[in-house]
Amino acid sequence: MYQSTITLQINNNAFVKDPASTDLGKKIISGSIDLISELGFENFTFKKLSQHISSTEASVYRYFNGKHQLLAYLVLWYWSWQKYRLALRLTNIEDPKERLRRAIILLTERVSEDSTFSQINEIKLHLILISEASKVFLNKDVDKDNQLGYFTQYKEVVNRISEIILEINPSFKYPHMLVSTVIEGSHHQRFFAEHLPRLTNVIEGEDAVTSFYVELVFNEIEK
Amino acid sequence: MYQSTITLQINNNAFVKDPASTDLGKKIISGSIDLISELGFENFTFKKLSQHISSTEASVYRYFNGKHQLLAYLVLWYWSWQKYRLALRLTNIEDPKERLRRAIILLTERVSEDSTFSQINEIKLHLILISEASKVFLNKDVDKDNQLGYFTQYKEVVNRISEIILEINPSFKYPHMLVSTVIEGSHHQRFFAEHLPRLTNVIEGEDAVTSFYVELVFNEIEK
DNA sequence: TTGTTTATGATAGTATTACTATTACCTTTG
DNA sequence: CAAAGGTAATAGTAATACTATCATAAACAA
Repeated sequence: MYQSTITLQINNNAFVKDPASTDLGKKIISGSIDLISELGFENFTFKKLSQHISSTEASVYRYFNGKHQLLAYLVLWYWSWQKYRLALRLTNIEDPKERLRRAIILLTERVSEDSTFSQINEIKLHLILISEASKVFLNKDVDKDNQLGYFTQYKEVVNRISEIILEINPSFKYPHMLVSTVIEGSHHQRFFAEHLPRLTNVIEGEDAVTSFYVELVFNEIEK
Repeated sequence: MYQSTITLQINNNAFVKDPASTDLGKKIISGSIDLISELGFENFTFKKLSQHISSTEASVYRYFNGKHQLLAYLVLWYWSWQKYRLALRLTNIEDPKERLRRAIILLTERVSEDSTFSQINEIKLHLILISEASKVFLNKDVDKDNQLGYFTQYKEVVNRISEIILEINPSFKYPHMLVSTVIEGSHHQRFFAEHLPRLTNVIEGEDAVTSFYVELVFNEIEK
């Protein structure tokens, strides 16, 4: 089953036919997470995917218009899932500073197993976010895709955290900028730590990425 | 002519045959800057480029193994140019804080015409940097490309600015992380301002991107 | 001057990718 | 049991990303 208890609702423009509604659809999602994280988005094709899940190219095209739309779906799912996790982690936390600290940690930390949505491998999905997510918007169709709602979940996450920032410092001028800088930045830094360490600072026995961004955010808004 | 006064030396692994050495090579560079900024990297092909410059696909392949290598060359050229501009802007400035401020402005501001290298349209090249540069490293060949030296110029820029930061605050733990966050972040913010404004803060009559990052850097290292 | 290298162009061809269309089977549901 | 919907199998197209071969013209060297 795609999920055991909770369903995350994804914008219906991000698919042709809802992959959560059938067995084949679920196999397409889990299979694409495997293959994209293994091969990278450029080397990933619907032909390889259909072979991987013992189906056919034509069948995959019934769910998604192409691999770009599939990636957009995965990213949308990821942000919808993060929104859900964010709500969980902040329940009953009153102090806005503590709420903000927890939010930044959630956004920047490494993802570990989450068994709530059994068909999705969240660890692999997080790797896809790090290396591939920016390709969803960094192209000439971005305005069209934006109108289709591909980025709504991401914007909502940014918005919610911006609101916490404004609670702490109502006169801070750049809350959205700060939050999207932290999100995109932490993805890049994790990638750099793995492949281009001279562009980051890897510190033994410390999650430098998370500590750096927590510190950065508080220095910026509390100055 | 490719340049009127100064030549920027580019790593010879980033091409098959040096495009700066022939007329056709120079047309390939200026033509690809036009076409990539116009079409986006995904829709750019060597066939379209060869038609644009009235040459043939096969001839373009004599200079670059493929469009990925061409993009890597352009990005390398850009960072080599920024290194040169950085050196110019910091000459005779003694105060490390002022050096840092000028460096951050250089990295984050919009690029305007520079007539030094007449064959290169730096404004279009900067647009390519914003939307396409991360695609050079965000793929499965990154380790191979790193060994070929595709990122040396970028690393050097990051390194030079990190050194200024350490002059100001020798105990700061994350100089490289801060600098690469600022560079990648400012590119993203300019893209967001244009296409996804809810992810950033656009402020009337202010270059919000530059002011945000200058403030961010000083708050972080002087806290 | 002749010969030789080098650069480019012209042409052709291959494998892969990104799709589209058609048909037919096999379930589920009514 | 029949209709409807979902899926598989097959085939085909256009574009992409190359590679190879040959001709020609300019450059340069003997």
